[in-house]
Amino acid sequence: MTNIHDIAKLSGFSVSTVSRVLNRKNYVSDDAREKIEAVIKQMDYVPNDVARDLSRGKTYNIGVVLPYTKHAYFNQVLNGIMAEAYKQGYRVLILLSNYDKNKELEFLEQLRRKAFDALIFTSHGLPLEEIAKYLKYGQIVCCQNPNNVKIPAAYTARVSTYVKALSWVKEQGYKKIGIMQNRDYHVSATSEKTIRAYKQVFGEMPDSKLIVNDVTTYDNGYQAGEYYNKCSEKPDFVFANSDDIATGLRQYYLDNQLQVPPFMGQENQLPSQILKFSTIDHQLTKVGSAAFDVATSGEDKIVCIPSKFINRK
Amino acid sequence: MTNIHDIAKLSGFSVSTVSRVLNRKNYVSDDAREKIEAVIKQMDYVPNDVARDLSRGKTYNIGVVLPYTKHAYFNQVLNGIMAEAYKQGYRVLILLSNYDKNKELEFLEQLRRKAFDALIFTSHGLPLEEIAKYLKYGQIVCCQNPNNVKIPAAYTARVSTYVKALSWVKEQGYKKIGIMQNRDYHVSATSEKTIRAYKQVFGEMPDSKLIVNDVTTYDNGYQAGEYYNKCSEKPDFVFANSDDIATGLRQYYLDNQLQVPPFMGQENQLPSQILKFSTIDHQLTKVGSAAFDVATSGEDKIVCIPSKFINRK
DNA sequence: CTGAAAGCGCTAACAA
DNA sequence: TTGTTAGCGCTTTCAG
Repeated sequence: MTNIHDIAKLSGFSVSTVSRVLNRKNYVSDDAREKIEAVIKQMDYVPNDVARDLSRGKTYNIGVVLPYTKHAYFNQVLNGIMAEAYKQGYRVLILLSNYDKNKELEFLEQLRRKAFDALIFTSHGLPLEEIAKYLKYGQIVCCQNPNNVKIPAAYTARVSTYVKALSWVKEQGYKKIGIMQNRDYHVSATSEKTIRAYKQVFGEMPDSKLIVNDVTTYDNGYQAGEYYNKCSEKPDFVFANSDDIATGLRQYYLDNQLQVPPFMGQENQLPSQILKFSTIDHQLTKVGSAAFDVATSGEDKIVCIPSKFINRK
Repeated sequence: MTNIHDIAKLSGFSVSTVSRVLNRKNYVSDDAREKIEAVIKQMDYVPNDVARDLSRGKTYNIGVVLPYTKHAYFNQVLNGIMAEAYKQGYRVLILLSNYDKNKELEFLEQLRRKAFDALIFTSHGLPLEEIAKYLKYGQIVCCQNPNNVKIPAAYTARVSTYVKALSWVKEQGYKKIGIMQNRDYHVSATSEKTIRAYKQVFGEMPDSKLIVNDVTTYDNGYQAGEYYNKCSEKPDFVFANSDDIATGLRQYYLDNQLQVPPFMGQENQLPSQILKFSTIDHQLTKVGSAAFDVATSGEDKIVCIPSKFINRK
């Protein structure tokens, strides 16, 4: 393997001059540049990224923690992150957590060991306080409102939009609202916000029989439909946690020749556009790119992206 | 930032002894180990991964090239890769290509610069021959049958299963087979195999009006339904390229109170299980983990994973 | 069982 | 404009 020293020797210049032409930095005479470039080409030489990283103390790698790859939420945030990363010349490492706290800790340790320059938690099982402890080792960004925990964040303003959406639901006269969530509201900040908005609008907690947890995919939505149909308490409206999921729900009723209850989705994906049902656009791609920006800025910023209730009825 | 030298100095041992306790390698006296571990703990020290990588000439990073993140195919292969990577202590870098040849070349260059130990192409725009040229710089694995190109691969045996599936379709008496594909068969090896199997079974090329390209999502499937419905030539059976996509297709007909044509899917996802339609299980998760194994083995292996036609009618 | 020293390959401050 | 040299932080051979 040929290295920068070989190029220096063969071209008759020093390593620093070679480094300069490699990085197009500082002055190098045309003569030197030409000769060095000739040798580089002849030897088919490229610099070693790892050595460069070590020397600069920077890897241009960003770690992204995802619980899983299938839910629309993560897909969209990830796409936002990746688009921005590509623009800025960074690489993205996917770190699958499954909400496993030990894995999350492992990723934090890797940040500490400088395996990447920053870490973005699209969601997390570990308490934010625990995560924040690692801030002294490197930049960390979370994708939710950190409230009183001091940690950089990029997130979407959920509650106010949930309130708007649920107020509309209430105005329509619906009373028994089925709620589908990713995780139980005791552990999920997003679910907690949903419940909070519900309480604010309806003045009471939702009926626990009408809350379905662990719903993340189209198929889960379908299964939720089955659950509701067999449930003693039937919803007169369903507040789904994504358009895909809402579509799965709807499908269950259709497949069984049942009346589909009115419902709304989230994420403003194609299904709600095609089928024309109401939804919430959380602007997750923007959240992703904002999270990335915060990550590379290294600053202790908090960015809130407004979301929109899209009323299609 | 404290480093291995600091630990050596503070503990009174040499860096090599410290390195030994860090790596639990070779003999270290209990006394030395205890003292060194005490200092490590006290100083809150962890080794630097980049330095370690440089020294060892290995990063434990694997690059995975994906055209995009939404199609089921990539999701499944990726999950297989990640599961195996996690087991073996590797990290996964996502490299989005969009089938852009320049980006793919860029990724190959990064391999050459040792940014990762190996590169897996789940699919590619560049000709395989071009990709194979980079094998001298590092391990590369592709996820299709490389035929006469000499390059490591892990892929699913498609043609024989396509033939089985299409033969069954033919036996049922269907004649106008709608075919949905990811990309045109002139550029996609997978689509080409579909067409080849079709020719083998039906003895002629499929009607080009019945082939829809650029179908990768549920929504595209829905749109394809619209296309077929407005097409002068209507399919009496549709061979979809995933279960999700088939479901989108079906949905179009249902939403418009039209008779859903018989169809089959691919990937054996939940929709085909729930709705009980035929499908093909390409065992993509296995392809992913096999691809990963080939990547880390460094050998010029070719692994073919058998796929299965699942007849549910 | 331990240590010295030579890498790994590149960057950048400083001197010339 | 170019070169010298001291890092970046760790691994590993070879001697002892």
